[in-house]
Amino acid sequence: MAKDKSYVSEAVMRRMPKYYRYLTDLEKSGIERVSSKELSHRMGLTASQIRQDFNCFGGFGQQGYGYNVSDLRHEIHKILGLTRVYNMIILGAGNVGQALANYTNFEKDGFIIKGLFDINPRLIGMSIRGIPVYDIDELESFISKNEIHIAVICTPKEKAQEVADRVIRCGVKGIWNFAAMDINAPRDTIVENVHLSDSLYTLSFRMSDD
Amino acid sequence: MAKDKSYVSEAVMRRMPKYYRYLTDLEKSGIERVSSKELSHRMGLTASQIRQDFNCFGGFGQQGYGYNVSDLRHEIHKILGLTRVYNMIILGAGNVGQALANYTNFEKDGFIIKGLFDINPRLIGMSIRGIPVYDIDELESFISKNEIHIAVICTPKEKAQEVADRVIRCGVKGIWNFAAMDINAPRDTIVENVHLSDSLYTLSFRMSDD
DNA sequence: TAGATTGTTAATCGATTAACAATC
DNA sequence: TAGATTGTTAATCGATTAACAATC
Repeated sequence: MAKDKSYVSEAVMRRMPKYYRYLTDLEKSGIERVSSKELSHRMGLTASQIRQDFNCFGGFGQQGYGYNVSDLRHEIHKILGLTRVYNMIILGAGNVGQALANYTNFEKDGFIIKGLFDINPRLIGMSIRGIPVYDIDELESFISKNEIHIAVICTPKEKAQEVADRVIRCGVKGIWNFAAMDINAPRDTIVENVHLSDSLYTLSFRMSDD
Repeated sequence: MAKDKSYVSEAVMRRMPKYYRYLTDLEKSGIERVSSKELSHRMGLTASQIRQDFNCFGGFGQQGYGYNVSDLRHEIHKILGLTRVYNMIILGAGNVGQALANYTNFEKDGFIIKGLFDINPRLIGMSIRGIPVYDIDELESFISKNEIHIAVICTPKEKAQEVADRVIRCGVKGIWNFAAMDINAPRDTIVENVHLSDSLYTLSFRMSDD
């Protein structure tokens, strides 16, 4: 019943994790079924939009009943690609890199941090939550020995493109970028940005909005 | 010449920080003028969109010339509300809270972290980059003594709404939310979300896209 | 002046909302 | 069966792109 994901719009795609969050909460609170109307109230969307969104991927509901929470959650789990495991490395073991390494929640979803890399001799050899910090010189050999799917860029922005180029050359196809710049990458490499300063500027913009 | 910000769409608003980033880079590299066409190539937008975006706020360019980089950057600086200072507190002094406190770049833009708050006795009394960690019990009295504009929520998601309610009651009008849930707040309180897991799920989605 | 590029209007495209037949 | 709610088509709305007169 599930359709192809190829032509899902950016807007729909960005709502999927939110659906997943709400359905996880509903399931946890023991709720078995939910209608698009009920979900629309909780999430602040329209029921129409919710049905349109789900029907990009297949008909997960049942007329007169609604959606089975657990089934729907499971479908979205699959849609998000969370049935597999992703091996990650963190480039830059500063504040942000260390915070991400310490954050254990990603592991529950199958995102495994295999190592951190830095240029700073004081950090190299350390370990964070049991995850070693390697010399950035070992980057290429490490990737060739371990199957790394995602590189998390936590370097200063001056070094971000350089390290991105290096991991792309090694065949890494996913980049989670925390540096305050846009990364250039070939079409088959997915770059997802977390621009914290952009987010803070947006907050500032809206607070000073007249 | 500058227009009202009231009816700026979400889409335009989200592009403003990106313009600010690119203009800052251009100014740093000593480039004086830029046309919408040149900027469109660099940023991967259309020239038309760029001109439309800027004209939401006023006519900052000059026919036949383009835009003066430094002037335009300064205009966007104002538009983003970065001419003032924001006092912030961080709620939750765990990984994320500490990482944000250690990150000095926000201060350059006038976002000053006045304190962290936690429930954990081991953290209370510590200081991070000179910024004290207070007992969460002191939250209300601290806010009443200091003019706090923004609360950064870095608590576990179970506590997020509770601490949000407390700071809102004290008159805080801006919330930067790092917890993996949506915060309920009155209309005059601005909530800006950084949902890291949503971002990671989106990356996963696009990597497994068929 | 001639060339370049804006600001702005009109046309297009895509996303959201509304409506309703299908059906559980 | 009657009531509820989906899946889907049609209508609307808003955002992006194209075009061009204005003008530096």
